[in-house]
Amino acid sequence: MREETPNWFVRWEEELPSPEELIPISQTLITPHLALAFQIGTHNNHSSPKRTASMYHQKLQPPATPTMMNTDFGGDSSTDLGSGGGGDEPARTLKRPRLVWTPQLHKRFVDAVGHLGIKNAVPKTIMQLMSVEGLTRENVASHLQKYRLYLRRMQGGNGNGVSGGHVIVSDSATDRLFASSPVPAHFLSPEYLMPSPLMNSYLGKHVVTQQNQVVRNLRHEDSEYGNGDSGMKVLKLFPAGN
DNA sequence: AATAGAATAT
DNA sequence: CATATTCTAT
Repeated sequence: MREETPNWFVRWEEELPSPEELIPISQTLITPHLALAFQIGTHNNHSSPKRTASMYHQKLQPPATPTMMNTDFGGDSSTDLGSGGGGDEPARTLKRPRLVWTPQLHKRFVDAVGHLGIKNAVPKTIMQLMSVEGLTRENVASHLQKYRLYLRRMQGGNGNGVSGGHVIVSDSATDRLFASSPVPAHFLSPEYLMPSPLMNSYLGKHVVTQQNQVVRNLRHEDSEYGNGDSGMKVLKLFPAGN
């Protein structure tokens, strides 16, 4: 008997995003100072050319609205950190931009949950299993919450207006991301164990979007970009080890 | 304006 | 850790 190949591992590898998926992403790291000073690419105003339904595309945010700067810099709890008077050093008080759960990331999440089982499927463990740098427990927790809700909705809350029908509704616009996650098969798995942490893949490309959106395969075919400024800036979460 | 998605607070 | 609430982006 030869070493049985862990099917789950094979599948794991299969779901790894191809390099091409990750390459197109331009990673632009903006300095805290600039961000705080300029509010990050403010004047990126161009009519968003709606790409026909090809793939979900991230759109750029309209102009920088002076309103709702909550999640922005400045609204954080950090008091002046080492700011000595006039010279304000943003320091490492950089706030973490909104995380976008790309299908791949979500897939990994679902798999992690599936392999861990409902028992160990806690945010911390999931996060650790995913091994996605930059991903915080909070991110996972939040996503997990929605994921559970989604599951519940699919299981018992089938009352989707249509009575007597079976369900599995392919929801309209309720969930496009979660639509890809049909409930993990191993949800009742008692306890799975990872033989080896071989999953040190390069997956870790989470795109962030706050005022600047990132597109994976966006090609500037349209001449709509009259400005020399692309306007799109990508913020990458700090690669700090978990 | 409404909803979904993610962050933050409890 | 789970749930609720808030906030933002679409």
